[in-house]
Formats: sequence, C-alpha cells, structure tokens
Amino acid sequence: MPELPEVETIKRQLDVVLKGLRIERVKVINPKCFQGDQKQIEGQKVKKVSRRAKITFIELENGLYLAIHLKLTGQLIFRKKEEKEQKFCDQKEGPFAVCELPNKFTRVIIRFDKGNLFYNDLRMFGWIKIVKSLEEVGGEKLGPEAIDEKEFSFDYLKKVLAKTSRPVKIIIMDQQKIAGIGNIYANEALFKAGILPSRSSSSLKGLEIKKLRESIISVLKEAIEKKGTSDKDEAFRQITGEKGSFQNCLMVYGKAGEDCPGCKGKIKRISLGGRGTFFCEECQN
DNA sequence: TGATATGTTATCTT
DNA sequence: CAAGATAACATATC
Repeated sequence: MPELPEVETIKRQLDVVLKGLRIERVKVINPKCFQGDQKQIEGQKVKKVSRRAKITFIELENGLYLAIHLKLTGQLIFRKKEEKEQKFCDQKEGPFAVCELPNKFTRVIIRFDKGNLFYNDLRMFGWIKIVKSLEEVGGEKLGPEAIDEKEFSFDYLKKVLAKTSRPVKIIIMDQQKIAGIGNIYANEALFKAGILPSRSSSSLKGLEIKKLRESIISVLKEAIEKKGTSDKDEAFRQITGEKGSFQNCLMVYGKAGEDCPGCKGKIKRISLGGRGTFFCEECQN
C-alpha cells in the first residue's frame, strides 16, 4: 500500500509533470473524497509538489495546498491531453487497471491546461483537501521522516523505544513516532535487522537499535529506487499507470509458508495490532 | 459466505 | 488523563 517510498515516487514524478501547469477545473465525482471549495484553486498554477509522511502536497501560487492521502487504494494518474493511447495496461484487468480513464473508481479529476490528473480510489478511505498549512492535516503530530538520517537519529529511536514495552513493529509503524513506515516496510526492515516483530520495544539492545535504524533507512531508500511496491492485488501505480518493482525484492511480506531467503525455515505469519505480520523464527530473534 | 487486506482515527478499556 | 487495544471505514477477492 502507499507508504513512504510509493508516495515519494508519486511526489517526484508529479513535481516534474505538474510544475507550472494551471488548474482549469476540478471535477468532484465523489464528494466524500474531496474537502474544500474547488473554486479556490481553479485558475491557480502549481508551484511545486512536496511530501510529508504519506501525504502528497501540491503547492499552488496563491499559497494554498492540495493535500492528498491515498490511504489503502488511492491512485494518482496523470494523462497528457494528446496521449490517446493507454500505456501500461494490465494483461488481466483488475480493479486497479488504468487502461481507461476515468473508470468506475475515479473520484476526482483535476483538469490542467496540458492534461488530467485522475484520483482513483476503490475503497474511498483516501482524501484530497484544500489546506493552508500542514497542520490542517495533522502535520505537527508527525514524527521525523524515516529517511531523514539526521532527524531520525540513533538517539531518537533509542529514546522512543525505551518508553514502551509494546511490540517494536507497532512502534515503528506509529506515524507520530516515525513518519512513513507502513506494514510492508515494517516487516521487511525487521527481517533485515534480524529482530522479531513481537519483541518488546524496551528490550532492544543498542546494537539491535542501530541495526533496526539502518535497516529501515536502507529498505526505504532501495524501495524508492525501485519506484515502490505493487504487489499482487495492490493499487499502487506510478503516475503513468506503471507498476513499481520492489515487489520483486520482498523477503517476507505476504510470503507465509514460503522458504525463508536466509535459512532452511519457512516464513511464519501472525497478527499484530490487527495487521499481517511476517517473519522467520530462525533469522529473527 | 465470511474471512481477509490495509492507514488512520474514533472510541472503548485499562 | 494517558496509554494501549480494538473497531470502524469500503469493497473486491478467494
């Protein structure tokens, strides 16, 4: 699902494509997904596109932002006006195929002078909000960015983990403590660090904390390079409609019953905090 | 048919 | 009151 690497991929691509374009009209097909008065942004030019945690911000020249959260199944697809041919069509068309746009899951269409930005969202958990600041979408509550090596320091992580005995996986997924990690990368980072997801946070030793931090940073950065994860059923697409490729690099996520890549054992699955949790009992402790 | 998937928040419990 | 746990949100898939 869209976590930091997926949103970063979208942010980078949108910044290139939208910068300087003018919003002509906003068509809200499903009002549940759009908050604010679209007249405030019609006619505005895009200054740049940025990201905080899993939220994308389209910054406009009048100082307003379009804040977008994709939640579980949101997609942002940009199609140039003259681009009739639909690229990156899935062989077998699932609910997340973007061959034809708009489709039945298109909730908002933002028409620019040079193309259309389609917001698709099957489950409609996600949203687009017109805001004046990050605070309006909870920005002040967020912890440091998980890929910010300065802010997300060893000392910071050590301090956060020392405060609680809850499972370490739950803590690293808590956006108020560290921003950007979701279920996929929490599982992957813990495997890479050799730490069981259920381990009490306060029981981690200095060396384990160091390894966990390094694993989080390296997994996220590699996933950004691979342009995110589009697993079997997954909604995530780049703004062209193309899938990401980090699903080919997953070690444990979604692999219950399969061989562990590090030993002879099998990947186990448990539920932690109501989320699927994947690990190897041999390699993680 | 019902269990399952997920990010965030609201709400309940300790 | 805060921390922690859990339900709710929507819907397609197996």
